[in-house]
Amino acid sequence: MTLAAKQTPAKRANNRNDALLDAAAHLFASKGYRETTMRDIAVISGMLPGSIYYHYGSKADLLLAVYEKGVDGLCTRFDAAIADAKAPWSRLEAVLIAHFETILDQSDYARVLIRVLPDHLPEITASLSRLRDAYEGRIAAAIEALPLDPGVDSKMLRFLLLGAANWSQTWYRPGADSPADIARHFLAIVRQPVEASDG
Amino acid sequence: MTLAAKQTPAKRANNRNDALLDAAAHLFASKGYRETTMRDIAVISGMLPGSIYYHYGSKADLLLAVYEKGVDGLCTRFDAAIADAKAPWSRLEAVLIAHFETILDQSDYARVLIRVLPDHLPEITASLSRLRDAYEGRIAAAIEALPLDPGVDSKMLRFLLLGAANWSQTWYRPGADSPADIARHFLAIVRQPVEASDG
DNA sequence: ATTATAAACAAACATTTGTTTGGTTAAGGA
DNA sequence: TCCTTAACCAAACAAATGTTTGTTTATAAT
Repeated sequence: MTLAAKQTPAKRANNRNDALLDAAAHLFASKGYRETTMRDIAVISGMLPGSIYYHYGSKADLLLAVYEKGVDGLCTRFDAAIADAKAPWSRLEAVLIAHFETILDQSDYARVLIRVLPDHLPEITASLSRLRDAYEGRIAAAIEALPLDPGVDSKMLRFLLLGAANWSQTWYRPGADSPADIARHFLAIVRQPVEASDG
Repeated sequence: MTLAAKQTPAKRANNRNDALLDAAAHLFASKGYRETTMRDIAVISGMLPGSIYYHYGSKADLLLAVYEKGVDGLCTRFDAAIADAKAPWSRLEAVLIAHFETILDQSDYARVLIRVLPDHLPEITASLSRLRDAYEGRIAAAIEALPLDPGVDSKMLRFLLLGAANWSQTWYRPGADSPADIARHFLAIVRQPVEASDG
């Protein structure tokens, strides 16, 4: 008897798992977790509500999958940004631009990371937090590498920039300033004194 | 016949309306609107679920009442801060400190303003937005009164500071830095250059 | 062609939810 | 003391929601 080669599960062509995840990400991002129903997701992905449970064990599991894909996407973009820019400040600028662009315009998956927070789902808070750490750690590292004035706490600088970034999802509307413009403007405010040099 | 003097509705002593509002504010602030049930609110305020509808016509009406009280409280604090401080920068500092203290430690009502946003409830978005404008306008005015460097957009500065402030509700935990300390630190980062003056 | 099974359907179930309805109690004015 | 009614109780209702169960279809491998 030959050692049976591990058969790949033989994914079928009409598999709608991707459409399913996309629909979930889109709805979670634009309406929130609690106000999105399994029926909503089913309709958009051309499926019946019960069919979702063939792919995911529960609604929370579905969110976890979205979260994971969102973190993966952000990490990939961050790593590219870090690889391109070497100097600390330009590195932070690149990371910040990537963050703004991703959560404001590009990825429903990333938008979910900002809209639905770990402590909103007590049952899976730990799992969600662990996932977030992956990309938040990259931002923290980029900030801690900066040559800062001794009077500035790097943790506070991180809270300031990241908080403003995440909150931008509540006021940003496409058109006018681009996400990259916003990122650069925020960074400029932090680097230079904002006060007029003369009275 | 004497002109009947307008009778005050004769509020009774055992009226639990205040406890009701407090309970709703507390739950909305700590769990969110959607994950708070009328039964939760009823239990905390020592009432049966149906009894709430004697005081408020719907769950959304209850949120509106909480919102209104939250805005009132913030506006009062802001006006006091503005009255005490005359110079533009110290005025902003006072307003910012008041904001941080209120949404981080003091008022469940104010915390609701940050946690549940107008566009989370499509039916009453307009009412909620109109209420928020009252206190957000005061912050905007404090920032626009600043003598700023021409390269700095006051709107962006507002988004930066206010976004970081609102988002602080997601990471702040009592102890360590006080809300006032955080406010001052954020403001310092914005006013002075954060970069080390020497290599 | 046959067969195994991935991937879905069809239909219901058990809760949870906001809300309504009619009755009850007790405080305050006359 | 009587009567009004503010303020609540008790119990249910209808709709929405996450989920389960048994069945069917169609595709890939044999």
